[in-house]
Amino acid sequence: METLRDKNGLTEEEYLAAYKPGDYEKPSVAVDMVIISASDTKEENYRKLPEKELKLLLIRRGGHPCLGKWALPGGFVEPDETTEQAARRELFEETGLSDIYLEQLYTFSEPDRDPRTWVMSCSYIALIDSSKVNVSAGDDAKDARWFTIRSKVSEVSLKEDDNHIERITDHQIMLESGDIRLSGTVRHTMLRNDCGLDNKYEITRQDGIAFDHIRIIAYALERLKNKVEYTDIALNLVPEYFTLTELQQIYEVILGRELVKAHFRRKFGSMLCTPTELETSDAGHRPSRLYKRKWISDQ
Amino acid sequence: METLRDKNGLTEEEYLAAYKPGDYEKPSVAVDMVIISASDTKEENYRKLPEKELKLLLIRRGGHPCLGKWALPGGFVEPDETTEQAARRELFEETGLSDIYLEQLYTFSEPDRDPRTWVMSCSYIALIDSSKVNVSAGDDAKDARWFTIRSKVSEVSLKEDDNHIERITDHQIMLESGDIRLSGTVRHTMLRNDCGLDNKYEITRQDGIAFDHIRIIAYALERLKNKVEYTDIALNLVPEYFTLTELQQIYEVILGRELVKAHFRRKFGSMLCTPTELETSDAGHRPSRLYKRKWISDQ
DNA sequence: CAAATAGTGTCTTTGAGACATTATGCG
DNA sequence: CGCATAATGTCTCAAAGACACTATTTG
Repeated sequence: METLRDKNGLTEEEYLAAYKPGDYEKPSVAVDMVIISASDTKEENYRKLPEKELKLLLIRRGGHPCLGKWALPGGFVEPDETTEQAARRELFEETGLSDIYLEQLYTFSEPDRDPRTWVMSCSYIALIDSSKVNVSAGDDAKDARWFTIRSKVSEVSLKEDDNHIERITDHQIMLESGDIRLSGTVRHTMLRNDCGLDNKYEITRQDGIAFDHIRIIAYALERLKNKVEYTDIALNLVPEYFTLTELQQIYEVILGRELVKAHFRRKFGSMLCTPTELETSDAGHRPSRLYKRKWISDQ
Repeated sequence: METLRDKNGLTEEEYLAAYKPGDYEKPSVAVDMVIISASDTKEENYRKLPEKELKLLLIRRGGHPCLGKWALPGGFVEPDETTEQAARRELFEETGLSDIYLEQLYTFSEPDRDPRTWVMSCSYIALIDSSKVNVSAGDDAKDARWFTIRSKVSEVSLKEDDNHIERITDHQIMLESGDIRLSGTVRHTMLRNDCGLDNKYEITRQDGIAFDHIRIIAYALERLKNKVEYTDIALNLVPEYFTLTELQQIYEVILGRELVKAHFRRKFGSMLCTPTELETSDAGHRPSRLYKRKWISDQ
């Protein structure tokens, strides 16, 4: 086999040895992480069960830009690592956690998304179960805190005929931690016709959140909502032992609607969970069986 | 409202005016596109229907590195555009097509994926229907050609117990255009346990394909296979008028298995298609009704 | 008529959803 | 006992899958 030579008569080895990177402009690439957990609400009535709510970890910015606003944990990717390795590194630095569920979400690249310079964000979604929340940061020391997520998706308009759809939805997100309240609205415009598909996510309002992070959060919640229906992703949000009611509550808070109990137990109880010999106690009502996660192999 | 000042006493405006980007290393960011289409096989028996096959557009590299190998169409992102705009721009330059289905696939960032320097690839999947294939490039002039995709997914091993799964699958891909044959194998290792999920895509063999593009192709085919089950994505691969049998064949070639005719027609015929008054003719058998696409609004 | 595909009818099985009923611990 | 939740039984309806049957064109 002869070595190929290019139009300058160079072999690949020679070409690479002589290679000088051009001086065209390059972006910085950061990873930003939407770290989500599920925990119990406080319930005053000792007999009533607590509900589940989703939590999001944010960090208060100590410098410009967006000084004082709250941002997704993240950092810049270094030359010897993949974006996923960068995400795991940052995650460990921020929370001390290493083995957790991590999934690439989307690469955001609007040229003006960072006021300083050209910065792309390769975003990740991370799920951790409530037993790990205490272990992780969330203290004031680093100005990192867990915010309760409340979100509402409302349809603004829907025009459709046989070969054309335009749907506009508003994703309203409210974040709360103690007396801190952040919020934002992301307008999703979907345009679908014979010439393709166009999805646009615009920030129409935001209060207290840094950069375009409210859009990344909205995108992550959307992804979670979709995947919870056809994967075992929700299992990442429950601790080692859990009741089927807890798992159902997590499904309900992610989906934003109630599910039928009998059906949920028949379906997910056998598909995703293994019963143990353990039960809850001191609950003020009939004890409930504890289950363990059973991962499924498809998808 | 008072303006915030950072620890150096600067307002955000002052900070940004004085901002100098650091001189740390930055990656180049390219977009690479997996452009897929579906077309008919040649059928010698005039009475028999042709089958459908998937096609992929590749470009022969005219310079180092990977001189002479075949690569996904793509290019570098410029400072004033998003990755999606870059993808649409490249797509138009390569194929002359502008309004087509485009979806961000994944950002690949292995530091050594390009032998020259640090290059991340934000990859996109593009779907075009067969009526647009002729319009687009594919001529020898630019050394761009459509390759027939043949792929096989085989399970290498599967170990599972209640809280641990390790599944290894090989994705074997063969690409063919005239007398050019390219191929490659991507090994997918999925590791799932209580400590998270780890997916690895390793190239174990490749012949004639540039960079790590065979991995991007494998990833795109996987995505297409998943999405065809729960979205209307397959409609992007049929022309304006089509028969239900054609649509079914596209589903079958993407999924790699046969579907039940009666059920397919009942389900997708009403959900995704609108019947027209037109029929095929000169087919050597009973004519078949032609349908038009009917886009659905969810997901 | 034969070949080949188009298109539908029907039966069975499975699963979703609705609703009711029984079970159990705690104060 | 009453409250509150746990857990299951049953009925209905809809969808998935299997299979057979009828319809229609061309040579």
